[in-house]
Amino acid sequence: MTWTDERIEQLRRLWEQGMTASQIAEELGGVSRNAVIGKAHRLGLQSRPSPVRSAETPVAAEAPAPAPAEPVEAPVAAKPAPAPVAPAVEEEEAEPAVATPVAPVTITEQPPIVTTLPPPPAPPQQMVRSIGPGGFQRQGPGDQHPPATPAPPRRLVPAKPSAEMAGKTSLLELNDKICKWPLGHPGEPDFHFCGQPNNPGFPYCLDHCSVAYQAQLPRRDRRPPPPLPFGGPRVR
DNA sequence: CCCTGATTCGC
DNA sequence: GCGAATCAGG
Repeated sequence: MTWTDERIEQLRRLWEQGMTASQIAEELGGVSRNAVIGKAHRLGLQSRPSPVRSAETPVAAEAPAPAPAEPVEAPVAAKPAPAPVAPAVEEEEAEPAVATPVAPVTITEQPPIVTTLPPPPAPPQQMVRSIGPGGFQRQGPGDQHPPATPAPPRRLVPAKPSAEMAGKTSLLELNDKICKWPLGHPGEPDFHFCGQPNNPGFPYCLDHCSVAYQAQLPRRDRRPPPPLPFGGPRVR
């Protein structure tokens, strides 16, 4: 398999989108994960957090070695430098990495009584999102469709019966026999759950199971529309 | 074990 | 230039 312009372009996009090398390799087909990584490096694509590299980050922390080829900085006689480690540590993250996780709002951090909602954690970067083989967008962390884990409610609302909740299935009424598909959004007044009899063995009713679960076809059969964003391969 | 990305090195 | 083999952390 050769690296055509199209494939290189695709590799660039997917890599910068934050897809893993394995995912990209599968997406491109005909190449291994190693091939993808090797190519990405040769292309000079920016590295992403790797488990390996974190071992040694030479950040001017170690100084005991007297560099022979260094003319400057010789004085300071008989005095072990007292921890030159202080600065230069916070640096590291200055570069907006592609896949910085956005801190989720947890209900554990509510020291005093909060009347006003804390400022929403504005997502600092573009949403990390990947594109599946069929060209669909995979579920992103911030997406609002039901399959994503609903954001925890900012505040707890008393489970008192209200006109709005009449006939609705509340969180406290959930059990193993009814559909837990959420309707509406947590924290909103009429947020409730489907409540229909569930599909045995599943947390949802038949209808919502059909939404939540989709048949996984073999990859080869899943690729009917090969995207040709630039008019296809060059013909000359 | 699985996963990840980085690096090396023969081709 | 390419990518399998290897390394090393999670």
